Amino acid sequence: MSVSKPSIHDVATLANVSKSLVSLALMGSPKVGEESRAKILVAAETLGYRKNAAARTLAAKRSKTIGVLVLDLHNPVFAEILDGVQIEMRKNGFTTMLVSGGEDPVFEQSDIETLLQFQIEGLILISHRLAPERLAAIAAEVPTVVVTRSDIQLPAMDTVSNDDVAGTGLAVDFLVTLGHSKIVCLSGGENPPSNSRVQGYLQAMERNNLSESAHVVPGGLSDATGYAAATKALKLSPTALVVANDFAAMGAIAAIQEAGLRVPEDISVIGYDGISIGGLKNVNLTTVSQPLAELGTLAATRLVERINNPKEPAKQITVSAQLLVRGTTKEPTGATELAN
Amino acid sequence: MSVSKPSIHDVATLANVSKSLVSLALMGSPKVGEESRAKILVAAETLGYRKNAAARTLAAKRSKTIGVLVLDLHNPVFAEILDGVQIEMRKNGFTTMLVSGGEDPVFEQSDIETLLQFQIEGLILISHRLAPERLAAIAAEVPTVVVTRSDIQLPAMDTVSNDDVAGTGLAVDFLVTLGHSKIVCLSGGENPPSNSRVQGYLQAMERNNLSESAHVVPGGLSDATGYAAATKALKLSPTALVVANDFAAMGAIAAIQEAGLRVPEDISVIGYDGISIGGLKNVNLTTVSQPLAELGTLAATRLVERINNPKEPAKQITVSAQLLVRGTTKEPTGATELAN
DNA sequence: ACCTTTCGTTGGAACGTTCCAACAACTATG
DNA sequence: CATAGTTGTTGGAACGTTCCAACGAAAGGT
Repeated sequence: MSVSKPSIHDVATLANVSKSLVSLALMGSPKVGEESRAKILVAAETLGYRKNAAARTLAAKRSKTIGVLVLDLHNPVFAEILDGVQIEMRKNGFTTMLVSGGEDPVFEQSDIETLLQFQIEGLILISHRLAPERLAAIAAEVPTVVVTRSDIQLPAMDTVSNDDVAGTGLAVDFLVTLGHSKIVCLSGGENPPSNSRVQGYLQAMERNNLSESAHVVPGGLSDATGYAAATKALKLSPTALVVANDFAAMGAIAAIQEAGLRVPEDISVIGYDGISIGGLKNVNLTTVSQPLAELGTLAATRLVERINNPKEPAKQITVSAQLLVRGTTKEPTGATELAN
Repeated sequence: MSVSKPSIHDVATLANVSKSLVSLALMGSPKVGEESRAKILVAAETLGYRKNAAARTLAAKRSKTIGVLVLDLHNPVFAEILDGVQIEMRKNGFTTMLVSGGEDPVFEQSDIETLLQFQIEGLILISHRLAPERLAAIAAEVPTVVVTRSDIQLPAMDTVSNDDVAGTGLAVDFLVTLGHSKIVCLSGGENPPSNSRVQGYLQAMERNNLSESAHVVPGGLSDATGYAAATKALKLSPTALVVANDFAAMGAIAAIQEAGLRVPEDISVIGYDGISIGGLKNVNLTTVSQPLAELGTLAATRLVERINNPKEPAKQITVSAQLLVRGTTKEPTGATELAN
């Protein structure tokens, strides 16, 4: 008869009960009698009834939905973090709305605006390019967890990240153990996580009494910028490169090979992140690997806690990164002779 | 005074107009007088008013939102198609809700269920693993466009895809031109797009009078399955491999190199899709490249058309793939001597 | 001076839920 | 036998919008 979708009311009349009882039954309330529950379920099924989330959100004054912004869907790092988030959110009965601003702060801002219009109860930012004051405004409106960045800390905002300084230190220490001393760092450009990684490099070099041979070559987070930075770095004739992330490291390796040198025989290369492509047999990249899915899971559980208990103070969670030794690192040529 | 968010009503009282006029003004109606419009905008701004999408959807009986399901967020192919979709949808004033079932039909089904609860006006499936009857049920409820698969055709469902048969033919023809004849195909497993690519291989081999030397080795769409398939294929001592997709091709190259052979000097390799990692200088994969962003744009424009004009019949749109010759293909050793 | 049109504005119904106070029909308690 | 719970059910208000019919005021036509 009616052309439009069946409502809870239609189900009620078919099952000969009130709409209130239908609502109760569909929400799984234990107060509903067995008989009525069965009738209602059958009626809903035969009508092909489906809940209207908009009406639900409006009436219940909560959406059971959280928003996730990812920096860039092309970089697999974020997909892997997202996996953790999704799994945890499903478990907790939340719907996840996913958006990506593609590294553009303007799009990021408007995407978040859209999420807020949908009455999201919490927000996870898997990295971002937002200005600190914008971020503060957002965190003031909705419980927010930032993954992968720990530079901005606000009382109302949690962060979940690895220790970039320590992680890069791992890479440097390992290279030193192998016998390297001419270790050059390719930076990831002017953004907070990259700056921390450079810091970690500098501190580790100092700790190993290699401050005088420390060199940072400005680069970026993409394959192309890694390639360019490595080309410059080769003039310093390093025996090892510590690169801002895995993507850039792959670019760096291309530059080394094009210059007629071999990896790792002539130059060792270490990346950062531990993306799965790095494990491909013909890439086989040594890297500082973050527990990506775990970062996502932690962020999600943290957000759910904050949603359920808003007065709880924010936390700064740090996970530790691990050195994943694969095929792009080796003792420098002649290292055994030089070793004391 | 009130703790909760400001509503349209609060804006109305502050601006001394009716809530109806506020609604009109915020929707950009031309019927609103200049003076009132200014007052309303100011009031909304000072209150920090934000539209409630749930209420809007409920009252307007349309959500201005579409849903997108992607097969797998880890595979960059899908991110690149998604770019095209997002751009086009933003242009048309639609919000995009993104979900991914991670290649699991059960998750896919429940994710789509969630999207439908949010009253989406249309659905784009960037590949999927749904059973035909489930797909039919979905397409009957909401305008649906399937990208990347053209095997299932329904009167109410559009498809946007490349011609896998022709695309793979391009690869084979090119290899034949170079002088190859021992060309082996690594399949992508038992799914419709992969089957079409195998078809394309077989037809092209026949067309080039090479039917007797045609061999299909069963494989998959991941690096690991590509590696395994290539290992088996090497026993056939091929001079060229046509692989189901770029990921698997990267695995195949690893297998070839591990066997002590060189790419392309000993064996040429061609992938499929044209993902951006394939362009990395140290991968440099020859591939059959699909216009990925364009696939997304086409799907989006098509969906908007269908939403605005539901009685319009469904279309099957095909775009053509292009051979992208990079560094993993070369004449077989001795080809010049053998040429007629 | 009167009727008609246009312009800007308004109150109220509707959208499909959830939530609450109320209630009838039993069951247990003293 | 009356009172107090308990169990299952109900109607109606509320949520924040959009949309519609209606309206007063100003402007135009005769």
